[in-house]
Amino acid sequence: MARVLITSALPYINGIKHLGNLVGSMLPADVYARFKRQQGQETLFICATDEHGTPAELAARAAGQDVADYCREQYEIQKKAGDAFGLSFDHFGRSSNPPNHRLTQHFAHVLEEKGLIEERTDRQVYSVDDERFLPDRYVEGTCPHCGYEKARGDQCDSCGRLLDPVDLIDPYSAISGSKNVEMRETKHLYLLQEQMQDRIAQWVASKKDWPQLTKSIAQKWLKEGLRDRSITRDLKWGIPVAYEGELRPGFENKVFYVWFDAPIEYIAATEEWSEKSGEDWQRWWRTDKGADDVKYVEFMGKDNVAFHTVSFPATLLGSEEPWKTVDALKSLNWLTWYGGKFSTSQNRGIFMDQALELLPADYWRWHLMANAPESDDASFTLEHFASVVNKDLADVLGNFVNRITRFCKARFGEEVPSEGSYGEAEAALEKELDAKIKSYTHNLEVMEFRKAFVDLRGIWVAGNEYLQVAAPWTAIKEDREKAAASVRCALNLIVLFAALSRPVIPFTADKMFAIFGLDPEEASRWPASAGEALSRFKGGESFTPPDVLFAKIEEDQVAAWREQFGAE
RNA sequence: GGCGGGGUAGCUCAGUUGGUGAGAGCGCAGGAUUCAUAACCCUGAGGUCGGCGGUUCAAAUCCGCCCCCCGCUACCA
Repeated sequence: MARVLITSALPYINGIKHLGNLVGSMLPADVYARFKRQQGQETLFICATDEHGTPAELAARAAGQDVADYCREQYEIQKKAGDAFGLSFDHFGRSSNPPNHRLTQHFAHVLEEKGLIEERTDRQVYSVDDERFLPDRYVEGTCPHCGYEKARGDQCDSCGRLLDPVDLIDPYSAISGSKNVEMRETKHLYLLQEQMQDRIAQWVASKKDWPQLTKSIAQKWLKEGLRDRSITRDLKWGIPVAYEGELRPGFENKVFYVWFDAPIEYIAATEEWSEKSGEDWQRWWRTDKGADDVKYVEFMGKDNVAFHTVSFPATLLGSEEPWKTVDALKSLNWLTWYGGKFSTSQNRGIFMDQALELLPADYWRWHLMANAPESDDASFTLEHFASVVNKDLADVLGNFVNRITRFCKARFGEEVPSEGSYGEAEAALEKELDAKIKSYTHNLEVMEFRKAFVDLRGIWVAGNEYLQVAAPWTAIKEDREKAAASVRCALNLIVLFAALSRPVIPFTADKMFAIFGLDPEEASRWPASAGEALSRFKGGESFTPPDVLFAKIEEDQVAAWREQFGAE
């Protein structure tokens, strides 16, 4: 079976991520990685922080910190939050680590050897007081079209027109407010993507099974024609323009553009992983070193698609070296907070660390994945969240586990009953489960997460329906053996549910295995058939009824959170 | 402005190679049940499928025009 390489878009270093960022790439990638591992497929799941660029420098300055220190702290915060959410990265790296420096410089060098890089001189806004060049977004001024006084250099938020910084009347630095700005010449390296148009177009055309959203974004860029792109910036924090330690003359105060080095970190993070684990990273990334056998799946938000379908492939293909390129690609839309944007500065929305202070990770994981923004932007509301958690997790799944373990304990003791044998009801259940598991597995395989979790919920419901039909609490009055068989069947269902649910609610799944003292790694192997799963326990196995798996969310909690997190 | 995505029950969403009475979950109403977290299970009510026009025996689905929401537009990442 092919090996699977999974990457999640790299979260930017600047601050803890919100629920929208989480469900936009890291969480669906985790669910898929867990699913693949449970299927027994050799899986490598890689992520990292994306640490370079202007926002990191400015945030560090605002915090009164050295950039490197700031990034180190932020990295630890993000890593901790990811761990707490159960994100099962094989490695969570940093784009500022040495392997990415080496590799980025390697790519720039090879691309230049292939004649795909040249120096060009740009004119750009320079802020004398800030002592830095300003990206278009960091220049503000009066819009020449509508007179709005806080138009940005790239676009006017008032009239929506696209602008060039030189168009602005009375421009000033958005960083300091200083009007002491001027145009200055600056030299940069350009990646000659125009020359690669055909190669990229051909490569994109060969990707038959990309989702519609992905394909249309890639094709749009190609249709407009690829443009040569500057891959360096006038910044201090980043990967210096140097090859084998030699700074490039004229580029002493420049670094590579964050979007050039960030995707390279997918590879470099794998190298970091190999340093840690002693494994060979090249067999995952070099088709001449075994990576032909790899299926590479990328997860990202829709804003990232062009960079992953065009820019990063241009780097890889342009090198003419045998690098592995993406096979399947899952892009998600945005999760909004009550229809608007999540915002740190305006205290709108819930961030990863805050979420876990309110409730355990699985509550969030389930709701986010079952309502993932796949076809369109989706709105997160606390009311919807509470309703989904209470109904799906507490009433359907949690209650199922609770009712049957308590019933068994009361009537048969803390041991799986061995009497009786399965009959018609169990045969019907098995048949129904086989069909549902097949559909669920397929939907996970093709990464249709909303559909997959409709299936999973349906599987849980089938458990409750079965109990309703089997009604051991009635049967036991006249036919103890029949009651025993159905209790045994229901207890087996708990283990089956745990295995199937583990990709999305891993913490709870492991609690469910723990009821029976099962080893999660063994017990969570993807079930071959419902029949096999239902015959795991023959009787005599001891168990411990668990505490309630999911507490319900109360209305007054929702009200308090609305207040706290700026719901509208 | 250009491009892309979306507009289907009160809410969140499925549903297009055009075709049996337009679906699910939540919410709501009724019923059944008592093992269970006032939970589970069954039944039901509820929709001019954004608007107008067209093609067709037949349109949520195809075509045209229009309205609304979101995103991207290559120096934010």
